[in-house]
Amino acid sequence: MIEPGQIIDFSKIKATCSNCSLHELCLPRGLKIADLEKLEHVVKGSRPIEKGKHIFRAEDPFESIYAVRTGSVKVYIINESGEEQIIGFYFPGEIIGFDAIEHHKHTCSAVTLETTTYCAMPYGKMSDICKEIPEFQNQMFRLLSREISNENQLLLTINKRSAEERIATFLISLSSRFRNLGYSAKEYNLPMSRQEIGNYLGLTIETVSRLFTKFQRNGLVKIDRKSISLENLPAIHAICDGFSERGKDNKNSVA
Amino acid sequence: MIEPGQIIDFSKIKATCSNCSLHELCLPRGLKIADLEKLEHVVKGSRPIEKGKHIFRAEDPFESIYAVRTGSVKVYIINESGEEQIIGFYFPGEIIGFDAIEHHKHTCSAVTLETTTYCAMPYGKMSDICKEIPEFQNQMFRLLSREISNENQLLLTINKRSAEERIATFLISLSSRFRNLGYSAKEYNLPMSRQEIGNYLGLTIETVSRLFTKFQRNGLVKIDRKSISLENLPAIHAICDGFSERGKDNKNSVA
DNA sequence: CGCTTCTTTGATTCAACTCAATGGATGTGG
DNA sequence: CCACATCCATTGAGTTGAATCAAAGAAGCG
Repeated sequence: MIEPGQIIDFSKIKATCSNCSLHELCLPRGLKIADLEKLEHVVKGSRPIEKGKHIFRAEDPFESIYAVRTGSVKVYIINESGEEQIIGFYFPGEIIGFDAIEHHKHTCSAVTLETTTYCAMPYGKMSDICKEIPEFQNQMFRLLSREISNENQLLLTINKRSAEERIATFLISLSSRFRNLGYSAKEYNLPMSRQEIGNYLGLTIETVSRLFTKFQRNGLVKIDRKSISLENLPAIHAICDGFSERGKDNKNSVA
Repeated sequence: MIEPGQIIDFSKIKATCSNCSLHELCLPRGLKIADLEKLEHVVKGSRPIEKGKHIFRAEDPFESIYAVRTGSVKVYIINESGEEQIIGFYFPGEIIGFDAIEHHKHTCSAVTLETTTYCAMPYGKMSDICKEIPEFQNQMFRLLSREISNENQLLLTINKRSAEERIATFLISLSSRFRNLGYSAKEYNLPMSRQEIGNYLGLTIETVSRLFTKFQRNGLVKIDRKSISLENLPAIHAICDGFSERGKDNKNSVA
C-alpha cells in the first residue's frame, strides 16, 4: 500500500521542543533554551496514532505523561458497573496522565478521537529534570494545579447549570482553546460524538441533539455533523452566564 | 474571660511534624527523620480557628498550602452569578490550596466547619525543599495527583449516580476517611449542614433531608441532627454500587 | 448496495426541584 | 428562666427539565 518513496520513518524525526510550534503553550513554556535541550533528550514523539487507539489504559503501569501534539484525545474512567465517565477532552499542548502519579498506575484511560500524535515524557526522567531545573519543577506544579482548577470549573458547570448552559459552556470552552492554538474561535470541528459530549456533561445524547437543534434554530450556531460555527458568540456567552433565567441566583447557595 | 493561668500561648507550641499523630497520613508521609526536620522548620501551626472563619479566600495571594490538623474545612468556588459550589470537605491530614499554584492566587475559598487547627506551609519554601529532598518532591506530586483522582471520582458520582446513590457514596467516603484517621467508621459527626451536603452533591437540601429520612426508615442509618451511625454498611455499599437498580448499566456509556 | 452506527425527532414518564408550611434547635435579651 | 427571633431541617403537594422509550432518517463503510 505504501510505496517505498512514501515511507516516512518517524523514528528519525527528532522530537525537539525548541522547534515545536506548541512550545509556548505546552510543558516547556517559559524554559530557557539551555533547559529546553535537557527536556528534549527525554521527550519521545509518537508516530501518528489512528482514531480509536489507546495511549494508555486504566491499570497500565505508569511510564510517562503525555502531551498532545496534534489531534485530540478523550480521557475517561470506568467504574465497577462498567459505566464510562469522560473526564476531559485534550487538544494540542495539553497534558494527560497526571492522575497516575499517586499509585504508579493509570486510573484513567486515554483514547484518540482522530489521528493524533503526542509526546511521551517518562515520569522518572521528568522527575529528575525537576530537581535540576527549578523552573521546570514550577511548571509541573502549575500544570497539575491547572488540572485541578479545570476540574473545579467542570464540577461547577455540571452541578449548577441546566443542560442548555452546559452545552453553551462546552462550546465556548472549545472555542477559546482553539483560539489559543491559533485556530478559529468561531468555526471548528467537534472531534467527539454527541454521545461523548453528553457523557462528559452528564446529559443524554438526545438532550445534546435537541439543544444543538435549538441553538441552530435560534441562530446561535450552524452545525453540520461534526463541524460547528458559532454565529452569535455574545448570545452563547450569555447562556453560559445563566441568562437563560430560571429561578437561578441562589438556588442552592450556602449563606 | 480567660484567666491568666489559662492562657495558652500557641505561638510557643512548636509545630513539629515528627511528633504529630498525623505524620503518616499527612504531607510528611514516608520522609526520613532528617528530612522531616527540614520540613518542620517551614511549617507553621495555627492556633484554633473558630467555626465559620476563612483560612483563605478566592483572589487572595498565594502564600501557603495548608494541612488540616484538627477539625474540618470546606473548600468552595463562587461563580460570576454568585452561586457557590463546594469542591470538597477536608479533614485532618488532608491538604488544601493546591489550586492556587498556577496563578499565584487562590481560586477557591476555604472556611472552617468547626473549630479547626491547621499547618501552613509557605509554598516558596516547600518548593525549595522539593529541590533538596527528592522524596518530598515525589510526595507533593503524589498529593496533587490524588487531588485530581478524587475529583475524577466525584465527577463520576455526580454525573452518573442518582440522588440516593450520591448520598450513600458520600456517607461511605466520610466513613472510610474517619476510619483511616483511627476514628469509628460506623459513627461520626457530619460537620457540614444539609445545605452544604446538597450543594456538594448537586442536590437540594430537601432531597438530602428526604433521603436521610428514607435511609433511616429502612434501617440503614440512625441520624440525630449532626450525628450519624451507619447501621447497615453492606446495604449502604450496595446502594453506592448502583444496586438500587434503575436501567443503569450503559445508560450513557460510549461503546 | 446493504449493513451498521450515529443522529434527530416525537411522545411519555419520572426523579428531583420548587413552593409552601411546619417543626425543632439554638441563641439573645429582658 | 422564659419569650421571642432566627436558623436549619423536615415533610407534603405539585411542577418540570431531562430521561426514557420508540422510531425514523442520514452518514459512513466494507
